[in-house]
Amino acid sequence: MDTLETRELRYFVTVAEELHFSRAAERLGIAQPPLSRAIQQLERRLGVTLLERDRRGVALTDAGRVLLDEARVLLDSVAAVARRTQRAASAPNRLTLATKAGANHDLLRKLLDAHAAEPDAAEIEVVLCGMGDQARMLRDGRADVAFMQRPFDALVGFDTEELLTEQQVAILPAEHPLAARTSLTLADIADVPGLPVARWPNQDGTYEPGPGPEINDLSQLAQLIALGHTSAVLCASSRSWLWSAHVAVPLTDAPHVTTVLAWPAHSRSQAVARLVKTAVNL
Amino acid sequence: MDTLETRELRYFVTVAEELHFSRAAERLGIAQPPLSRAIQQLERRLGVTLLERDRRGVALTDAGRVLLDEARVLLDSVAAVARRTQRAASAPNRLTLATKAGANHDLLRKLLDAHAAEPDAAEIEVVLCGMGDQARMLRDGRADVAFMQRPFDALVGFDTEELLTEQQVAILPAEHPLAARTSLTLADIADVPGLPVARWPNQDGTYEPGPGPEINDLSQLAQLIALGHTSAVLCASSRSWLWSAHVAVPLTDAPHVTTVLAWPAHSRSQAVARLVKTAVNL
DNA sequence: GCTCGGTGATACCGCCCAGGTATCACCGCT
DNA sequence: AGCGGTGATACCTGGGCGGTATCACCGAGC
Repeated sequence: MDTLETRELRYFVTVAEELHFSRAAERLGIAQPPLSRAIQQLERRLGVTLLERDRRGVALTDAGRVLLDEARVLLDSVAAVARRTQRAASAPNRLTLATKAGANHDLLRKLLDAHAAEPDAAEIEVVLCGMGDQARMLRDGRADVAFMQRPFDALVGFDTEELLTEQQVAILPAEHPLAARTSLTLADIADVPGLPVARWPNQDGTYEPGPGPEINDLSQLAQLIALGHTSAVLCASSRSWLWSAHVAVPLTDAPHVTTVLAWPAHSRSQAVARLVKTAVNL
Repeated sequence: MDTLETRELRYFVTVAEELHFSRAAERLGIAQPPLSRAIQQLERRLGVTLLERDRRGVALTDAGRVLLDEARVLLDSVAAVARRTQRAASAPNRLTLATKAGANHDLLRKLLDAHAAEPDAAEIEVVLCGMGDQARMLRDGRADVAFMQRPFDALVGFDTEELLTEQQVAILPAEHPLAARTSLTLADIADVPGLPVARWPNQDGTYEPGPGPEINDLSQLAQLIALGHTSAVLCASSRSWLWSAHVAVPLTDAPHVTTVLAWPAHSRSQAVARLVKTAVNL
């Protein structure tokens, strides 16, 4: 058995996602017959049935589900390899750091200052991204390192270095009665009439059902809190961007949040290693 | 830029390893001109110079070094994906667990017993491997889970669950004077005349220079210790395979060793998840 | 029941590109 | 100058990828 080609994997992933050869072929920009043949060849090569075709549709076998999961991250990795190689050539001494917009501003500032002070430090480009996008950016090579937060972000597959552990705080409208308290518990802010907790999207962009407003980024959140429409639970360093209409109250029973510096496993980049070293010594 | 094909990456890795087109072509079983062309095409596609060809040889550029590192693990991943898919099809409910021969025998026994007691538990095949082979076996898909040890094994790129933290002990010949002590320090056993500490191979199979014998596995080590020729530092659970000619003495200042259950990051295997759950509840 | 629409599989064809052979250009050594 | 050895180039061939046309099959309809 010689090795799989990425073209075959791309074809398979598309078919497995659509569960429909013709639609998959259209998405891939090829005709349906070559696609059927490519999948057959892939199955023959692996010696494994990946798709169960019966009347009325296509279904994944167990092995097919395994391959779908694995092939997706593999294709991400292929794209990542290409991008990292290109970046290594075009900007030999530059790193891209991804972080959630608004999070850990002070820490980031300290890290950048400390790193800039190092001799022949890499130039660092900061990319602000939405919730949970850092993992994707690391995986597909658009970023070299990222700020991520335990236990919120999935750190699996990355190498990490802990930077800072902090309490969480409730961000409340300044005029709300609860804002006068010096500390709160999660129970205190759950189900407060007229102040539902805001809901963040899941990985796939959907929202859990609930009373609170659906939000995408911190600016939306900030405004909704300032308007007195919602509250939120965030890590203590969020204080650095609070409005005067906001109040942050410590939560005694919320899990602590650890901010980590994360980078792709197996990275051998000198520049990443130097940045991590700087971060450790902060 | 469309995506890289694994064929191109295999070609590039071979050339980068040989730094010689003709030899690389021979290893790949193709002729030299198509190989030159393939590499040129890869460079054109990436828009990056990967190899510096001048008279008397080929050298990697910085970008080429990046691609070599990345492509190697990527090709491993491709092979892993194929193998895991095949295993998912041929043995739907079987897991392969890799562990260092001789290490953590009792813990393994407990895990296997507990797991066998679960309803519809996966069948578990235990593969014993040499030092540090577990990482490779997880990466290339020959194993689904592995016992690994911090801080010795590189856990980067894997998801892990801590199982057991234990002290390290010095394993000494029973007749040696130091064997009578109730505890030792690392300094005590370093540079003992006539009893040099055994040397394990590095990842690449080479050995650090030093006075002690070069060893590959625990049976070699056991015999050499029993003969009074060497000593070793191992985790406390190694006591389960000691000979009567061995004595284990606790080391007060050696770092503790944590045995973890490790599996490939992003694994979504139900069977792995169930085994991990069992392990956590041990 | 018949057609009709829609599925994936098959048959067949054309063309591109991977791979092979022969050769070149260039160099360091005798 | 000649030789051996490098990678690059030129050119040809063939297999495989992708295209069109069509089939086999099935469910849903007046």
